[in-house]
Amino acid sequence: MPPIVIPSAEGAHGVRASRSRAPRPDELDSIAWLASLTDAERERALGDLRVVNVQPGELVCRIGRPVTYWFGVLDGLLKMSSDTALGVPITFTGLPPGGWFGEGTVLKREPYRYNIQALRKSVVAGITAETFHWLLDRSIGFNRFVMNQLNERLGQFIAARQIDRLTHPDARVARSLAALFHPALYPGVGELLRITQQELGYLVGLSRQRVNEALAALEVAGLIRVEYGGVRVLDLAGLRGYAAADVAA
DNA sequence: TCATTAAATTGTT
DNA sequence: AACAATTTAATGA
Repeated sequence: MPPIVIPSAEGAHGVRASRSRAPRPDELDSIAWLASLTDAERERALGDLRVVNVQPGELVCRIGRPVTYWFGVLDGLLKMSSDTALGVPITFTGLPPGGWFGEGTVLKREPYRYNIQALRKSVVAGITAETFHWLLDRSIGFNRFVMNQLNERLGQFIAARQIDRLTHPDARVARSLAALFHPALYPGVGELLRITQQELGYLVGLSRQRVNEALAALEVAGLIRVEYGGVRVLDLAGLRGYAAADVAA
C-alpha cells in the first residue's frame, strides 16, 4: 500500500510536503463554503488551503492517525470505510467531488475513525485543524456550512445502514447511487456522476458484472442513463425508493 | 485540426 | 475470469 498522503501547510521540506501545492483558481471555484466567508476570513483560509493529487489506492487518512486536516474532494472519487482488519461491519461511503469530510473528528480533535482511500486519480484539498477552528470561532457562514454538513451526513449513515441490509443487488446499487448524488453534500456531482462500473462495484461490494447488470435494470426502469465512464440520474427520488417500489410491484 | 494509436471502459460469455 | 467491442485520451503530422 502506498504511503499516507498528508498535505503540508508549510511545503518547506520533506517528501510529503513536496506533494502538496497551492490550489488553482478553477479549483477554488468548486469549493462551496469559500463563498460564505468574509474577505478577511477567505484570505486566511486561502493562505492555509493546500491541494494534493492522489493516485488510485492511496490513503488520504487512516484510522488512528492524529487529525491534521479537514479534507475536501475537488475531483475524482474517494471511499470512506471503517477498518477492514478487525472484521468489524464494513460500511462504505463514496466521496464524490464537492464532498468535505473529517469535520467530526477535527471538531473533537480525535484520531480519524475511518480510512479514506482514493478509488481513482483524485484531487484533494485540505485546511489545517487550526484554521478550521479559527473559522468555526468567527464565521457564521462557515458554521452554517459545517452544521449542514453534519446534519446531512447523519442522514447518509442512516441510509448506509439500510443499504447494507438490502439483499437485492439492484436495490443496493440504486440506493448507493442516490447517496452519491446527494446535492447538498456533493454539489460538485451535478447531473452526471463520473464513476466507472468497476468503482461502483468496489463501493457497493458487488462484482463489476453484477453492477453492470443492475445498471441495465435501472436504465430500463427509466431511473438512470448509463454512459461511458459515468451515470446520469434521471429520477433521484425513484432511486432512493427503488427497493420499496420493487417489493410493492 | 485531423488521423492514428494506445489505454480505459463496457457488454457479454 | 476472460474476451471482444466501444469510447476516450494521447500522440504526432
